Amino acid sequence: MGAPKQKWTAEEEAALKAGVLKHGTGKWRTILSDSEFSSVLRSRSNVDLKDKWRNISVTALWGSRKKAKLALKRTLPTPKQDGNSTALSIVPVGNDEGKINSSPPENSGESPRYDASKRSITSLDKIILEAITSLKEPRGSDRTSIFLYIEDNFRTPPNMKRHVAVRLKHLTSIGTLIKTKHKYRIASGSVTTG
Amino acid sequence: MGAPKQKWTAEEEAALKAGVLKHGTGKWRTILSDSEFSSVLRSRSNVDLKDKWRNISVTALWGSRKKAKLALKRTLPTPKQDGNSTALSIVPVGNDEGKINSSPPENSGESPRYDASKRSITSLDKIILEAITSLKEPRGSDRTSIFLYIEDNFRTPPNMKRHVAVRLKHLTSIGTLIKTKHKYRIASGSVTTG
DNA sequence: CGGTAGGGATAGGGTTCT
DNA sequence: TAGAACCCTATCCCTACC
Repeated sequence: MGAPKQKWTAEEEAALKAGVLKHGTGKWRTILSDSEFSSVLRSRSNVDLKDKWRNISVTALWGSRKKAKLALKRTLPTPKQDGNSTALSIVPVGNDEGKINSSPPENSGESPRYDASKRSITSLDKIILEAITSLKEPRGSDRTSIFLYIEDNFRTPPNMKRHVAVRLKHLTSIGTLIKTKHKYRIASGSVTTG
Repeated sequence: MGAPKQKWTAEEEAALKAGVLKHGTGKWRTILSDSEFSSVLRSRSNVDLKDKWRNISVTALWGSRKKAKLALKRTLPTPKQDGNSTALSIVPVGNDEGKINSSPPENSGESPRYDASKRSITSLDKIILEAITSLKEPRGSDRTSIFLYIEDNFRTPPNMKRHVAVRLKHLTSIGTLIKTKHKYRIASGSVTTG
């Protein structure tokens, strides 16, 4: 499947760092809602931000065997006004070096430059789109709803094989499918999902 | 001096396969905790299981995702359930019970519920059509191909949740979906390639 | 109920050994 | 050169706790 594991781009990381500088650590939802970062971080959740920050902090404190546990606690609670300099001592704003972080020079704006990650839409993707469509929620559906829908409607039962056979026979009988020499094809005029 | 590379025994490998069959891939810790396998696999970690499974899959690769489509067009070996060949069908096809979909979702979600009164069958038809469409075989696809396609794309329930999450993020990242406050909606003009 | 901190599991790239 | 076993850690998930 496409991309299990959404690797953080340099741009997203920069946005996160800027967000922490502006709002402080632990204000993940706030950062996410800030229009200054929301577009770049639109595919990330508040928890993602927290996790990424933890990870950044760990690698930033490289040299001492401190662990992630300290990293988060070390950071500033929520700078109301003070410490712009304080932040520096703790926040991994420090620029990376010796890291394989090569931001494409041609991009400085925030245009969706999703490299070759496009690919064709997988089957599961279509199901997802169908789920969202079927749920018909005006503001869209959340992950739980989508999952529940799929779980209830598309879950593969243990004896799926048998059921597939039964359904194939049925679909053939009602003319949706045409069977020829053990091969099934969709009768013209039939509609698939989506 | 360390561990001289502990080679996997046939027994361990069998236990791993059985474990995957029972719990699905990606449930390494669960497999390890299962008393049915814990004794045999007692010297292995969850990461070991994952690594071993990867190694197995790499060479066995007949029922695996990536190549599924290619493989399918090449007359696939009717999935036999021996246990001697190298991990092919990962899907819990094993049991034959006359029951369908007794899913005990670990959720009692909230969020605008849709009416979950129509159970699988109707939706299974959609999947079937989906499979046939996706397989794009000029003369149609046979039952085995269809079934394997479905298995391959919707594998085991335990992983479904994760897969959905991953795909949601991906779809969001490429602009097909738009995420707002944990809600996903379809961007106008989304594609639906086959 | 929504958000955060933390613990811990998984995925995938790398490395070492054979 | 390849494959198997193992290591590293970014990312993701679950749960307790406000």
